[in-house]
Amino acid sequence: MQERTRDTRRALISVAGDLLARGGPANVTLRAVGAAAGVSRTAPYRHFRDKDDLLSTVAAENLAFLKAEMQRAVADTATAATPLFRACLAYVRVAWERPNHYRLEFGGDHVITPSRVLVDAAGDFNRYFRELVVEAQRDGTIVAGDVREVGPLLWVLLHGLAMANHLVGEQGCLTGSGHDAGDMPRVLDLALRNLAPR
Amino acid sequence: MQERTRDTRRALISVAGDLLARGGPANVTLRAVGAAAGVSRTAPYRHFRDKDDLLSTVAAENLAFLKAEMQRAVADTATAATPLFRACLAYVRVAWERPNHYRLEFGGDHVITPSRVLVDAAGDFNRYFRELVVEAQRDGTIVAGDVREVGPLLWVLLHGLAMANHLVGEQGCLTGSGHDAGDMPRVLDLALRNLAPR
DNA sequence: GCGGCAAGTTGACGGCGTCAACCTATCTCG
DNA sequence: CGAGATAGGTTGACGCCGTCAACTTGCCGC
Repeated sequence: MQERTRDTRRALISVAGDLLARGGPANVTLRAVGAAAGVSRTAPYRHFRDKDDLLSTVAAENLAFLKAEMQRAVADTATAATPLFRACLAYVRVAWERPNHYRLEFGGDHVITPSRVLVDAAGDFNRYFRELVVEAQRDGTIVAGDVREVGPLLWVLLHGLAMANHLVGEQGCLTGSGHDAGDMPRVLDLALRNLAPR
Repeated sequence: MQERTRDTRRALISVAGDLLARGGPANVTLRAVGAAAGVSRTAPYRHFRDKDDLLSTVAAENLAFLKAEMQRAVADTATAATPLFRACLAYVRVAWERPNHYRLEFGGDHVITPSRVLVDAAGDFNRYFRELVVEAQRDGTIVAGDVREVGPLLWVLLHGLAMANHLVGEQGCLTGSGHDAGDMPRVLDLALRNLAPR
């Protein structure tokens, strides 16, 4: 029975993620989630406090995925780029590949009251990110200085780059600049070079 | 009569902006807007195509306000800071003072299909921003190079900084770094110094 | 074998955006 | 000056949505 419970819970999370990725936040309704998971519309309430709680869980899982992708990129020593660059590239790539998921976690709109799982996942991610910065500073890849300043600076840059994709062609300040996914590594490279020690 | 029409239209925009600022996107319902403006719930449909159209107009007006504040900061020569720094400070300050408005324009969530007024306002803002960057490059305040790369780089930085405020204390990578509104100018200064020519 | 409990169901409620129909005051023009 | 067009505003209704309450079902330990 617990087997089946786990199945339904996992299905709900998975389906919610799919609906989010496919049709944006407006596409994620508890009724649709339930239907796609093969249960009724109120079944999610047996596994999550409310809709926000379900979305919090989706966000937490994607945050863990983001961290894993960055770790994978760091471990992949096939390219000549620095570990920091590879991790940052993975960050922005994941954000661009799943924009709706990224916005769920970092746009700050949909989840008003983040659940405990999301807070934990965010804390874990933040710790990893800080380690990454400290190590890059030790390498000399990036400017020295208080990680409490350089860290946010780098993240702010990544975040802006991650969100920029959504605005291209709409109302963003990148409009008309001709940037697309292919240009992203170049802009990121320019950004990181400007963070290099001098 | 046309006088009265203008009044209602302006009231609707103003009320929608207030509700957005006060209680976030969830607080903006056509029913509440109508009630607060002293008309019925469907009155907005006489002035706007739908809810998105109304919000687009609010966003367009705030975009114009943002540009005006930046221009005002540039014109204010009381401080020793560079014009670019002053403009950027104004950008982030406005974003932090009215986070819900900023997110309406640059979060990319609420307005799915931006109306013509918003597209126009965004184009105007983008042009102004580009001029600002070009001038700063001419000054030597900021690195030379294609404005199509440096411009997005700077904006991406500002945007990240602008959005960062919303995440402090929640799930942002700034969590625990102790930054608040008082630290913002220092982080911005650090960022701009890293964009200085070398 | 039986009570309890977790999981799932249907029914209902209030709030939302939106469409349709109707009302009314003002302006236009013969 | 009177009739019709028209812009602005209203109520009624519909189909969504999230959520609560009450009910059913099937499995577990005792």
